[in-house]
Amino acid sequence: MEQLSERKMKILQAIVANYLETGEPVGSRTISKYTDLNLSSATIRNEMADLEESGYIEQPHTSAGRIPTDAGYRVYVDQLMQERETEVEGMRQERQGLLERVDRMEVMLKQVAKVLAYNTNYATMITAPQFQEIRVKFLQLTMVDEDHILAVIVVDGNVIKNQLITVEEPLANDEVLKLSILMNSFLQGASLRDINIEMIQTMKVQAGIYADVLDRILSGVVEAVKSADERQIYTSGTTNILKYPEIGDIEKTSVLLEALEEKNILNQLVDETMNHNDNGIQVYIGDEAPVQNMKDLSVVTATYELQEGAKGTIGIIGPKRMDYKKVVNTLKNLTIELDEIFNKKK
Amino acid sequence: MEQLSERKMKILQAIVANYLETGEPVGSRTISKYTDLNLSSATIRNEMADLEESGYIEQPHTSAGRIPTDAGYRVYVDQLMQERETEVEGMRQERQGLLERVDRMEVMLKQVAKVLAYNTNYATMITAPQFQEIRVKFLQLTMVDEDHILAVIVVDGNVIKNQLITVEEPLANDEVLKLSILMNSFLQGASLRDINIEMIQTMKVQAGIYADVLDRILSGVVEAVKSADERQIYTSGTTNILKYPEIGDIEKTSVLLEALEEKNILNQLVDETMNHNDNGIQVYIGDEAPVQNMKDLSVVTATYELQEGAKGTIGIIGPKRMDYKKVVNTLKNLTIELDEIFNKKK
DNA sequence: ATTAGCACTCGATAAAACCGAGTGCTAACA
DNA sequence: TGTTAGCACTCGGTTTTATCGAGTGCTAAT
Repeated sequence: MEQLSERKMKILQAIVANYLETGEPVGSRTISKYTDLNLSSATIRNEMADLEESGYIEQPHTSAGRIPTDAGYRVYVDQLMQERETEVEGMRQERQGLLERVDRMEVMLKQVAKVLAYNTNYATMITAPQFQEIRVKFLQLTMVDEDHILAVIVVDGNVIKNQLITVEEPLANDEVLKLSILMNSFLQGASLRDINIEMIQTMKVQAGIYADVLDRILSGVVEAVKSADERQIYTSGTTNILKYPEIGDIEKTSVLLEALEEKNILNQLVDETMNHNDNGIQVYIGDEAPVQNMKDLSVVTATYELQEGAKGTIGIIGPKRMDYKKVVNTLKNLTIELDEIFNKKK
Repeated sequence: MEQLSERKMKILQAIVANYLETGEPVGSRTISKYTDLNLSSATIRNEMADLEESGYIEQPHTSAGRIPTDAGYRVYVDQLMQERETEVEGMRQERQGLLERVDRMEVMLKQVAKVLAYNTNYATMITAPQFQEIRVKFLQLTMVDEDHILAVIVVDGNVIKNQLITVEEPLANDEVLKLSILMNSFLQGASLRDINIEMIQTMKVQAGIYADVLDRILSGVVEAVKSADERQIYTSGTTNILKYPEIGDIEKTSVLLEALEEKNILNQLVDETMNHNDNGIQVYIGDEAPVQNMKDLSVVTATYELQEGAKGTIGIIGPKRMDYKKVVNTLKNLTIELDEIFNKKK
């Protein structure tokens, strides 16, 4: 798109800002008064006609004001939006309190999503921090009753998984211990890729008559690692979408809500965000998002990071006329906070 | 309410059945043709006037047909509904397939809720089976790195919880073992109520210099038991509610959906269901449900049971004109299936 | 007791009338 | 040449009016 004159920029900004506030198409007279340009509505009209021709704004119908197009939003987000730190500060306090006493990761993430949704009035999503390749740190076996071995598997990031393995007959304590030592010696530090057929063979041979027990434990381990590797997405406030009628009729909204419940759309979104290497905040406006059904929505995502290199994603999903300033700032602060929390906990 | 003549019963049944199908108020002429009573619409009208006076049906407005009142639904559910096994059978197959390869409780419950929602087109909820009073079965401690002890706690129903406890300095292996034996000897079979101040004192004395480590582990145990005791409610298909416009405007529906996301309403519901001792299926019509905001909805709940005495609840939440027959039958079958699955697994 | 007939009610839907915000264009002005 | 006042025009939204028809209650005949 061509470069816009400063005056056109100001007008565009005024249009977007006003539309974000009111949700109504904005007319030339409004702009004439709203800005400090001291131009008459007629002049504004001329400029608006130009802006429309350039594709930054459009009219819903002939006798209405203008609303921003996706391109218009884009310019606004990239160039015109100014920070507004003050207001965000207050919220930060609030959030702090709510996050204080939480210890388990899952609970905390849900909490974050919830608070975020509550504060922004949009739908939110968050994923647990994920490692590139998860490794087994540690494995422990215990006979828990006659026919069950409990396998406790600790993987990267101190994620702990349990597996209950059924055996035909009880193993003596020292047998279990032996097995445990054996498996640990092979598996410690191993990722799924490392556990190849050769390693399995060697282990089995060494396990002797307990080869099949080992086999079963092994598949328990694999499953545990996989489940630690599986991306969990928590959403909150999805019903906030109902508050924005411009998104469409019930039909559409309903489809959307179902999609959010289903989460595979969100998975795509997270994939996309993850691929974007720069760790900042990304704004997808309407069709820019790499998923279906989103043309009336915008998504803002952010990545947060753990020291150990694991990354998580936070996303906010709202109408195209969402308060980008607020959302971007909130996410910025939140990622900083999350970094702090996780690194403190570590 | 007074006893109704057989004919009135038949008419009431026809009205409810028809209304469930169409969602429209039903008029006298419809009934006259729909039933095999061979009565003219005029006669039906007279009977309907009576039924209205008795409070079983009502008119939304003067020149409309009748719709059932809550009392009318009640009579229908209690007395007029007939079984319809055949249709349900097919679904059972379908469900079987989906449930097959699932192993972890949580995943399975979510799955059940989802399938149920998909099959019925209503909102569904399910809780994990719960014990009256959870007891510790088993406790195991391991040094996982220099400053963390991993406590694995197995409680009733083979629910396994982990707690990572931070210690200032590493304990030798045999110290950990001692501590483990000590705590197990006290805690095995103990419920939260059993762990009183006296027991804690005795343990601490025996733990000697590790008294404060023990203390920390103990609070880990308490937390684990508590979290096992905490009722988890999984919902699915809540957005199905949007499909039933009679529930109200977006405003109302939105509030409702938020409430479902929040889950405390559901908690009340489960409480109520649990208190009802008979293990069958309960139908709450409109205001009968022990919760707010439900006057336009009906809830059907069922309890399923594990051998060991733990109970869980399944619920279906839909419009008052839900297909009670289908829902009740589905739930009946489902509880039977769940009993089988759990008892097989056990 | 049942039914045919009829006047009446009232929500839902469609058609018509009206309003006003906003536009584009023209002509005058600095 | 850029800006502005003025004006006719458009068109979605709202209100008003008209129309329709399903369904009722009541009466009188069977």
